[in-house]
Amino acid sequence: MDQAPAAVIADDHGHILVVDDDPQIRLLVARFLQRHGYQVTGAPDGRAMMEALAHSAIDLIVLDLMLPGRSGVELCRDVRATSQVPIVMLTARTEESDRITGLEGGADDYVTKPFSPRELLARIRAVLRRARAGRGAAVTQTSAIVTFDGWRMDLRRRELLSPSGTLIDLSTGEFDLLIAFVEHANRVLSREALMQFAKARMSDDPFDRTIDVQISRLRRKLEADARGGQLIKTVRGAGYLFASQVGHQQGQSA
Amino acid sequence: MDQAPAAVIADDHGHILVVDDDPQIRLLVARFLQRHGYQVTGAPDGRAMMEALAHSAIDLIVLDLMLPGRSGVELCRDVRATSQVPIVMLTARTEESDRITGLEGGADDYVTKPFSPRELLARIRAVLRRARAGRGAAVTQTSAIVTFDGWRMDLRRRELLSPSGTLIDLSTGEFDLLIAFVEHANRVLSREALMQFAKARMSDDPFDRTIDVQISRLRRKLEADARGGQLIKTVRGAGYLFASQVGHQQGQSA
DNA sequence: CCGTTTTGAAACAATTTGTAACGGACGCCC
DNA sequence: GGGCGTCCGTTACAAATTGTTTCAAAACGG
Repeated sequence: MDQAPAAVIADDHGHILVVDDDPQIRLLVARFLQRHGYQVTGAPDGRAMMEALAHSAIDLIVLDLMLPGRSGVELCRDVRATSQVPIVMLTARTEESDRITGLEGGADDYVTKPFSPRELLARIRAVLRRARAGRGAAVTQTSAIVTFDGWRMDLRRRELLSPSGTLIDLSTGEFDLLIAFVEHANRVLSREALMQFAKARMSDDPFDRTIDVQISRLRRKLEADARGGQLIKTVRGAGYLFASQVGHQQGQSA
Repeated sequence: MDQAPAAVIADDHGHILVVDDDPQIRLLVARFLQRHGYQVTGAPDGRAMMEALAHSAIDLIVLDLMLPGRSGVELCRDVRATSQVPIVMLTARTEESDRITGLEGGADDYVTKPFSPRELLARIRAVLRRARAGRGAAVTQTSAIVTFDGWRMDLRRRELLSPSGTLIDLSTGEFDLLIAFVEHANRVLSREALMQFAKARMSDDPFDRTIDVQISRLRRKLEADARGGQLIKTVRGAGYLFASQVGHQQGQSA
């Protein structure tokens, strides 16, 4: 478990991936969960985590907020961009903003270190129960093609086609912002939420206008279609709203 | 809100039922959630909660652990026995056993009192997001449509179409005011009630004229249709009345 | 390393919202 | 019926918020 991601087989309540750079935590959690019937794989960092995800069917990730390299929040977002696998975040911090950041970044729950294995188990069970209850009709993988009002987004190629079929050139930030919008269409999203979902630079400044500038740029590019500039609506004092019927399709890439 | 369960209407991120015997908590939470687009109903105890559940489509319950009569945990189990409506538990206790009891009783999450409205909102959003993801994509894309005298309002997209099909450009405040009117059609609404329903800036000044100005502006925009300017009637000394037959649809957006 | 693109901040512009003032409508009282 | 006080509709202007453009620094790619 200190080297390659290691799978320890148990009877099958599910397969949990524990991502924590502290080997003692990994061992403690693995031992406890195995005793309760879970298969457990450990990973010390994001690279090992992605490797385990690529090779195993993981039912839930226990992910530490503080990791070497890419942080837990960033990893959470990475995973969430392509998968609905449940994520329970471990955090030593008790500040509210950290907890909210984790939740808005896509985590399903969090547990504060130091934690008892019993509480972690209860949360894992609750999260898995919900995930399994909802898995009947839902696909667990995010679709590769997103459509809205005649537009077409290829998430894997990061391409946007206008209703007339024109390829629209979006920068990284603009594309991420548009992803954030289509994934939360027809909901008012605060500036803070958009910063989180679009993986933009975070700012504590209540007067920060970065998102506004980015939205202005994105609106300008969506004007390639006659009504494209009106897809993003302003809700004064609250945030922005992507007003469109969004459809998801599996792309042709395998 | 201290008597019967009272409904305060907002645009449609969902309908939240807040169950807490403390009226200040109920008011605080209701105000905050309304500002973020939720419809909120309050209930002081289990009986009122069950009544609200019987009469309204509730999307999520915020449920206090300590209640007069049946406890929050018991109520949680009662609800969970017949419904999958998401439940966020409020608890003043920090002992682990209480948190675990709540989660195992069927709650989807908990928040420790004293709590910040921001954290509660983040948890509500996360829980609703999961509940909706598990219900299939169709529900999250459904628009809430309101019709009156040939006009058509899409609450999700915040769009208004005149009887002739023209898209009428309303500001945030104007749209919220119109929502307040259609949700309370054919009833006299005081200025104070309108300020509250429309999420406008609250004023204690008995001579405040802000609502009057906003209504003047909204009337002007409704004049796009020949009889639109007469939809809002003045009841001198009492307030205003939206005179129309209002229809509600949970339609698929075209 | 260098040229190009992207991004954030600052400055300016545009829109929305709130306030003050004026005048007409309304209703009460004589 | 008329006078008078109060209430409401509207407009103009001020304040607040959001939209856009420009500039400089950072990031990216060859």
